[in-house]
Amino acid sequence: MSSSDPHSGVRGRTRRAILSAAAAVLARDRTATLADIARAADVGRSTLHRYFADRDDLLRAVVADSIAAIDTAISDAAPEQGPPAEAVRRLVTGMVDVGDRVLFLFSDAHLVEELYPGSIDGPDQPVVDLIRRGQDEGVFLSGVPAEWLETAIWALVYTGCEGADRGVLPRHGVAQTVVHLLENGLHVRPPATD
Amino acid sequence: MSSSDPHSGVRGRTRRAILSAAAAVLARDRTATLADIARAADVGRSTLHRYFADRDDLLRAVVADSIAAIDTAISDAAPEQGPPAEAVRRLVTGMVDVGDRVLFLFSDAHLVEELYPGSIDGPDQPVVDLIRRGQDEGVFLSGVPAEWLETAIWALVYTGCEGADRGVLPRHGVAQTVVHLLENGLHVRPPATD
DNA sequence: CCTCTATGAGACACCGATGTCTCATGATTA
DNA sequence: TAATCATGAGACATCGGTGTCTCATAGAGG
Repeated sequence: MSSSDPHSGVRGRTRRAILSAAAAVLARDRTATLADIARAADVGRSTLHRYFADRDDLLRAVVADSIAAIDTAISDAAPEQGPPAEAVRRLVTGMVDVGDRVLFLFSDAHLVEELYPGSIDGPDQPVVDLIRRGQDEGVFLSGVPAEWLETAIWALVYTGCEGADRGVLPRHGVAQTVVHLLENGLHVRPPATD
Repeated sequence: MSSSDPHSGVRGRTRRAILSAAAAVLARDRTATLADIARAADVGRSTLHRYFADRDDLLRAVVADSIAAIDTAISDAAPEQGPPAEAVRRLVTGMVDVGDRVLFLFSDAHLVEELYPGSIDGPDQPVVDLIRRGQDEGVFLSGVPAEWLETAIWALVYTGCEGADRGVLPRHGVAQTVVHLLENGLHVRPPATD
C-alpha cells in the first residue's frame, strides 16, 4: 500500500513534513542549508536526500507544492462568480489563509520563474480575468495593466501576512485590513458601491 | 588628495561603481557570487576585495548606502510639510526615483535587520510621523497601525518599480500609478478631497 | 523469528565560493 | 625619468555545502 503511493502513509507524512519545513525556513532565509531544512523538519539529512535528489529537486517540489496550494485557494474563491468586488474579498481572504505559501513564493521574486518558466500566466489567470472583468464593468481602476494590479494585490496580501508574522497586525484581521486598504485606498471617504 | 579621502576621486568612483553594481545584482539574485558582482561592476575580483574585505563587509556597505539614499529621498520629500496627501505624493515619487535601492533593500526582508539591527525605526520615522499626522487630521485610514501602513506603501512602491523593471508598467508613469492606487484604491470612485 | 522498510548517524570525496597572495601593466604624479 | 597608485589576471589554499555511500537500529508485518 504505502509502497505504491509515495504520497500516503509514512512516506507521505515525511515528505509533507520536509516540504512544509522547507517552505517555512526558505521563506525566511533563502540561503538556508539543506542541513537547516532537515533539522527544521526533524529528519536526518540522509532522509531528506532520499526524498529529494538534490537542492534543485527540493526547491522545485516546494514551489510546486506552494503553487498548488495557492491554486486551490484561488479556485475555492470562485473568482469568476458574483460581483467583482465580492470576488476580490473572497480571493484575498483565501490567499491570507495560505499565507505561509505566499510568504515563501514571494520571498524570492524570481524563484518561480526560474524553476517553472511560463507558469506565471498559468494558475493565476483567473485572477487576471477577474480584474479585467471588474475593469470592463467599470468598477475597477482601468488604464492600468490588469497583470500589474494582480501583482499589487498580492503584494498587499504578502505585506499583511508578514505584518501578522511580525506581530504588527492582529492575525485575525489581516484579510479585512488588506481588503479595506485595497478597496478604499489610504484616504478616508465614503465606501464605494458594490 | 585622493589618497586621504576614500570617497572622492578614482577610489570613490570605483567604490560607488561596486556598490551600485552590487545593489543591482543582489536585488535580482541574493545568492550572486562576488565574481558576478565584480563582473557587473566591470572590475576585477581582486579590486573588489581591496575595497571590501569580505562578503559581509560588502553587504553591510550596500545596505548602508541604500539606506542613506532612501533617507535622502525621504528628507527631500519634506514629509512634515503641507497637506498629508501631497506629502505622500512627493514621498512616493522620491522613492520611485531611488527604485534600485528599494528593490535591493526589499528583496530580502531580513537583510536590513540582520546587518543593521534597530535601524528599522530609524531613518523612516518621518514617514510614520506623516502617516500619523494624516490619521490625526482624519484624512488617512485610521484603526490600522501606522507602521504597517508604511510597510504597505513601500510594498506598492516596490511593486511599481518591479513592474517597470519587467516592462509591465511604463517607467515614466510608475509613481503616478502607485499614488493613484494608494489614494483611491482599486475601486472607481470620485477622487477624495485633499 | 524473519524480512522488509524507513530512518539517523556518520564517513567520504567533490566542487565551487571565498579570501589572500604575487606579479605585470598602465596611469598619475613628483 | 622615477616613483607611486590603482588595477587585472591569475595562482593558491581553505572552507563549507553538497551528494553518495555504508552501517546500525527500530518498527511493522509476514
